[in-house]
Amino acid sequence: MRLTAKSEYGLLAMIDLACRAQDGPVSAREVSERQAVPPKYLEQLFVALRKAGLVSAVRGARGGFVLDRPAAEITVLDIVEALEGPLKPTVCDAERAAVCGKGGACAAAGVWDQATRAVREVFVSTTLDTLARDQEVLEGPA
Amino acid sequence: MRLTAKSEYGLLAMIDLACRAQDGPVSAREVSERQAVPPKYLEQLFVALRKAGLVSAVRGARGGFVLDRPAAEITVLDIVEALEGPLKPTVCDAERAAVCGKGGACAAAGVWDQATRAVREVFVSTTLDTLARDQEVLEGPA
DNA sequence: CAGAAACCATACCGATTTGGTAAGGATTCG
DNA sequence: CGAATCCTTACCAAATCGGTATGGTTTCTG
Repeated sequence: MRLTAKSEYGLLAMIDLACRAQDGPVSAREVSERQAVPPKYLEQLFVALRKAGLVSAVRGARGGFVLDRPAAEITVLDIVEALEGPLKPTVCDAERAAVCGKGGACAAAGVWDQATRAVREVFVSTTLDTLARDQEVLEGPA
Repeated sequence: MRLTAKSEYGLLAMIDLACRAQDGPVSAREVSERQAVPPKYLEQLFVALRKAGLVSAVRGARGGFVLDRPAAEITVLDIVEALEGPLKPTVCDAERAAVCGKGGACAAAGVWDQATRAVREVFVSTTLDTLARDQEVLEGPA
């Protein structure tokens, strides 16, 4: 369970796309400038998001990316797992359990598991449309 | 918010100490062997736990470590923060907020904050005495 | 059709963190 | 005394992170 800049940048990008869902494809360069994310790095993240089925790419001039599902059906967990892999405890994993000699009888493992579940619950219950609306409110009536 | 082997080893060590609270000081070597943690690495962790005021060290032969407070008054958060530093979001931090140009008006930041709070809640509400009892039950009546 | 705009793929790279190990010093019990 | 134990510092290999570089492929537009 680790959260890095990938998740941060990826979530910012997805919110950006959700806020402009009606404007047709949004290019990586545009997102990069608005969200202050290095452009080539962002491209890599979009590749991962596309492979996870969260966005569709439109190639060629005037191309860009579009959400592949309604924003209400995309959760933060979808985005985080697309970029960082499955959300699971980074400690007391299978390899560790093999050497600690307790055969699964480990009180510590339960704590890590609970913590992971708690994060997962937050991520699953937060959808992109909520965040997009929040962001629009935060930016104010301009 | 990152969890590494330090937290895992440290929690195992603290549970070990709690289970043997009545046996006087427990040496790092004993803990190392029981919990399958590299001995010299464990020594470093005990130093951090001591500096955080969680354990007391008894030097010299027959020395070792003892919990500095009742197990019921030591939370998992105490242990994790002693070893890994303050538990806070690793993304969208102050440095980032300075460049993203939103002046704090960022919907993404709220998600990371919620996730961190959720983990903190689990860690704060889990005390060492509970884990020690859990562990003794798991190990069975032998 | 030419070229620009955009996505796609792969490789590389410096800095930092992680998970230790090594070597020796200081303290206390027996 | 000498052994056990904690204490301190330094060092190190491997992995990860965040990002750059280079070039290719596709497609719109003039």
